[in-house]
Amino acid sequence: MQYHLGMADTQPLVAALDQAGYRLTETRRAVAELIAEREGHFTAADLVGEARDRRLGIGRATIFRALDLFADLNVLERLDLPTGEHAYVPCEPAHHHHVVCSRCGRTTEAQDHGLQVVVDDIARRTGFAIETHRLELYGICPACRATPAR
Amino acid sequence: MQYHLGMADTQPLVAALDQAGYRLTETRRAVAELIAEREGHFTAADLVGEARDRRLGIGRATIFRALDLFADLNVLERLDLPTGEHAYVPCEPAHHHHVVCSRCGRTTEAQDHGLQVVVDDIARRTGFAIETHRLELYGICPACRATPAR
DNA sequence: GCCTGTACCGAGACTGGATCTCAGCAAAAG
DNA sequence: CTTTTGCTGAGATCCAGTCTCGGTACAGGC
Ligand SMILES: [Zn+2]
Ligand SMILES: [Zn+2]
Ligand SMILES: [Zn+2]
Ligand SMILES: [Zn+2]
Repeated sequence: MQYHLGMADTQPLVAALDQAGYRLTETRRAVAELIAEREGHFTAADLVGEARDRRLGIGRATIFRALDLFADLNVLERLDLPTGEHAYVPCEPAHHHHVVCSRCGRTTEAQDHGLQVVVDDIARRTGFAIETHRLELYGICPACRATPAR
Repeated sequence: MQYHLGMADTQPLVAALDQAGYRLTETRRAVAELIAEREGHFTAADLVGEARDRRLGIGRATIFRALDLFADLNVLERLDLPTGEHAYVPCEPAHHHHVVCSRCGRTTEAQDHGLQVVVDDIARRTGFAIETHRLELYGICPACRATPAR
């Protein structure tokens, strides 16, 4: 089967599969392509629709399976948007947080320098033994700030 | 219609309705009761089940409508648990964050003293104009830490 | 290059959360 | 009390995500 796709950078995604010992199938490469082509965050439905439009013949369940897999490998992260939507963003495997543009949906990764102090402070005040945390930031990206609002 | 419910503190919930000019119906008072009785976070399905068990005759959609309403009024917050579940927690209207016990589900509110510095730092590094943020902390609460793990 | 075991795949049924519709009802105002 | 209209219950509907299962093709061994 041939998918005739473009040349967006699927390398990190495909490499993660390979490294973890998963099979590098045509279908997974195609999903990696669809992901790599995206600007900003996207939903599972977005990919399903895109695959259908291009007549790629990729099954619904397969796309969900691939998304789960990439998320498990930490090269894709699932965001819970304030709207309730579940969106995905490709990203680095290391711990980090996302800054999401509320106008165009593009995201950037951010290190949390200094956050540990805040977390420790909250742990002390509440008595909880904090195990993990999630920080999500919403705002307007540089590109959107430059345009005079849609 | 009479609901024969207990005496948990529904005051903040009901007051918020009143203050915002919504009707104080028996049904909404009943949902407020169900919410106020809860320990820790709960799902919409929890309330629907509870209402059905008690033969309160409250419709499914009505519970969802009430939850949305309370959330809009900022006296209830919707959490996106790491498991993907959508849970709710009653809370103060002011800006704050939640510390969630990953064993029993109880939550505590936390102020984010010092977080602003981190947010400003990220804004400077990324060039985003940050508008809002969400911080969720997961760990083990004092009560659960005291018990030798179930 | 060919064989083989098994991970993977597509189609479509299925589940369960959440929303919509609409006729009837009841809260609040006068 | 009467009127207005926001609110409600029942059930249809929608849709994201999962499951099943027969068939496929990847990767490793020869
Ligand atoms: Zn933008
Ligand atoms: Zn962090
Ligand atoms: Zn606990
Ligand atoms: Zn904050």
